[in-house]
Amino acid sequence: MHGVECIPMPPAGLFETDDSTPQDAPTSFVRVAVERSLDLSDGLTYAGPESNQPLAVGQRVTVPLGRGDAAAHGFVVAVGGPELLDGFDPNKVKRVRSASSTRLPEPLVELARWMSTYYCCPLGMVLATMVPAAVKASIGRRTITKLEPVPDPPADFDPGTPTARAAWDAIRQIPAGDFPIAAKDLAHRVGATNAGPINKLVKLGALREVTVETVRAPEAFWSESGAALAAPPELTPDQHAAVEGITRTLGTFAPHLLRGVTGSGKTEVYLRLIERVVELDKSAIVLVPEIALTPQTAERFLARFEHLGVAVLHSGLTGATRNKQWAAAASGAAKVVVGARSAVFAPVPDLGLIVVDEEHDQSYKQDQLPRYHARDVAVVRASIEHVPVVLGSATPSMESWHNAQTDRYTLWHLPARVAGLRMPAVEIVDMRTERKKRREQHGDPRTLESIGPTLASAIEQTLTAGGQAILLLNRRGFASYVACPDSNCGWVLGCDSCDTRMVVHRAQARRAYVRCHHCLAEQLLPKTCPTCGKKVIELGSGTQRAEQEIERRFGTTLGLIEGETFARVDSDTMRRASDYFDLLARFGRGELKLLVGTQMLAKGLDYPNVRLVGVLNADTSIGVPDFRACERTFQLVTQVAGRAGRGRDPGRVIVQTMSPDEPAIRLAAQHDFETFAKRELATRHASRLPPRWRMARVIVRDRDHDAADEHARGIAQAIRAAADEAVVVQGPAPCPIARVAEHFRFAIELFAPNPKSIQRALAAPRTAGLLKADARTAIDVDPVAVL
DNA sequence: AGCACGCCGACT
DNA sequence: GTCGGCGTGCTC
Repeated sequence: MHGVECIPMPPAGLFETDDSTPQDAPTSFVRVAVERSLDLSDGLTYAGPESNQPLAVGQRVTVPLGRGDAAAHGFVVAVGGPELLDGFDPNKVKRVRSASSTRLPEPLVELARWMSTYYCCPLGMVLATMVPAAVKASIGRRTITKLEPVPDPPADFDPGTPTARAAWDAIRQIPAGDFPIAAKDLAHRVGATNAGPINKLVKLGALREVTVETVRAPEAFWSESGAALAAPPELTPDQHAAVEGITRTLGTFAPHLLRGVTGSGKTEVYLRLIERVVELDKSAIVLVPEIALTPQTAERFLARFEHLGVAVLHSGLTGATRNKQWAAAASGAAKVVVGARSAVFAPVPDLGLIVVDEEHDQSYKQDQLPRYHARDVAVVRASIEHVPVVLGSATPSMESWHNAQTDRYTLWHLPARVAGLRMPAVEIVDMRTERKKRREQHGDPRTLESIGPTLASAIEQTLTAGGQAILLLNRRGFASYVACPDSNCGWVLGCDSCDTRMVVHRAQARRAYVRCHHCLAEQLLPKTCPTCGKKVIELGSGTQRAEQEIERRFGTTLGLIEGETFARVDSDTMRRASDYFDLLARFGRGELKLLVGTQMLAKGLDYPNVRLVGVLNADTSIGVPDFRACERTFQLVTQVAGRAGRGRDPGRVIVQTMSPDEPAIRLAAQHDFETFAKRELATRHASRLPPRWRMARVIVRDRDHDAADEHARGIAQAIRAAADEAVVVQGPAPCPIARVAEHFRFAIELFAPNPKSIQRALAAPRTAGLLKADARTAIDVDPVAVL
């Protein structure tokens, strides 16, 4: 299936003015933000192009740059007259070389300005990331020639021959909006047997040629499935209240937080709101975490809105398809855009609503320049475009919850699952007593087993009864680290290039090896301790060991064979988006009875036959030295628990932990978000941490330890000099992981009760050239992780 | 970020 | 004598 989107271009030659005088001093000027790390707030001034073609704000242009006048790409950020020179020597001004057909709508240029200031990133780089690489490279773009009648043809025009006259009469009946039309299609449409009469009309000047840009690409692969158009379900009173309340704010900037327990029908609320938006002939953008952008999610939107055009943007798209989807969004052909983080920049011409699903998800934060948070960018875009923005989650981020509690956001609550679904019962299982039990049963200490007796028998019961199960273990590999068994020795295998422990991996076809999860260095697993010669032990279990254990313990009794009836799901097995989609399809068909994997499994999966969810070790994320560790643990347990009980069976959730009294785990088991949030916010507030306090970090890295330290000290000094008394500047101090890939890392942390103070403290050194994001310096405003 | 200019080692 | 290392500084 090949689709074609058309972007009509001005016909060549029609708008050329006869009295163009390129010799004269230029009168029209533009400011161009070049796609370089040039940190000028408002770009460079250029004169308009030779062709005198008018340029618009947001247009992508090619300009000469530097001594050699090398071609550089950039975006027009302002148009005007000589006042844009702003004292710059007019003799040094160069001309814009050419303009491309890609253009960002003006609100996105304004959004880029905000991002450039807020996230400390050069404006040109922000604009460059708003346009996908495939669009910039014009992958799949073709220029084709179509025809349209000339304007105001003489009333007495006579084509001469009868066939041409008949064709002309037929053409005059075609509505103007249908043009331009390709010659072949036009001949067919007027009932001509060949292109002869059409060619004659072109020769006589009654029809003229028009250049049209198209993007040819295969359809996104899942839109061919012909999603069944199920009748929309009836809304619960809570859903109804949210839809009506949010609808009332259409046309104005209004941030909403939609908190709905897993299975409460948040997506149906989004769908109803989008219906209202497209009724007003406006477009909607829906952001979802990349990993949740499965065919299951996409199909819900396609089924409801296919007739209106849905553009789906995800990492599995080829360049040409991405280009096509972008063009569909830009032309207004797609009224609904569904995509991951960068879809917040979808260039829809008439935005009506933005939805951010699973707004708490960390993947909304980009970990490269520009280090933006798509949820926060969505809120700012909504304010620029005067539209409501809906942030949805079962476990809102502390940031959004705080905003709702302080009335910055309107809170909507869906406290119950939709009709027929009950919340699953969550049992916390103390792994210390589980291991004791197992020891008593077997007489030997099988302390390394990840599945305790309670969970094991639940797996047996569930699968025997025909149900499916999901097991979560948020750690990749086979074992977390390799150590000497002698506690007096204490040796642990570390990475040569980083301050990290090597993780054991065991692939079927390979010898066991260790890998650093930070620099990806690998080596074979050593057999003995290099200091005392004892045989090493492998500690801490990852998904590979769990996979092995499942096959060993349930392979014969339950017929669980990896790859056949159960599968491991982590970033090692799911290399491409299609791997994940294929796997979910097999799980949906029931071929796979059980999935074991990392947090990939926690998001959005909705399979009614999942009657058991097991969390193998809820402690993995709690010991991390990050102030958000508890929040993440709560979210992970709640989210994965929500995969159970989506059918008639209420489902069972078993959470194994070594710390059963940990509030994050206990409250997640009780589905008690509010108590958790209240406690967590109080703790954060007392420690002057986000969300009540705002935060930014500057990370300096260098191969040389002292050079990194020195550079960081200089930056810290400049920041301290610029900071007002509300700002607390800490450091530089070595990062929790002080060395990664042979680079030493130092962090400067800024805290302030308001974002303005942080902005000022960063802006002054930035303007003075003392602080800029480069290969050795990263500026992270509102960081989501502090390792 | 590029890219050019600029001032010090191993080659024709 | 020259080719070339990447250190610093500029880009309308």
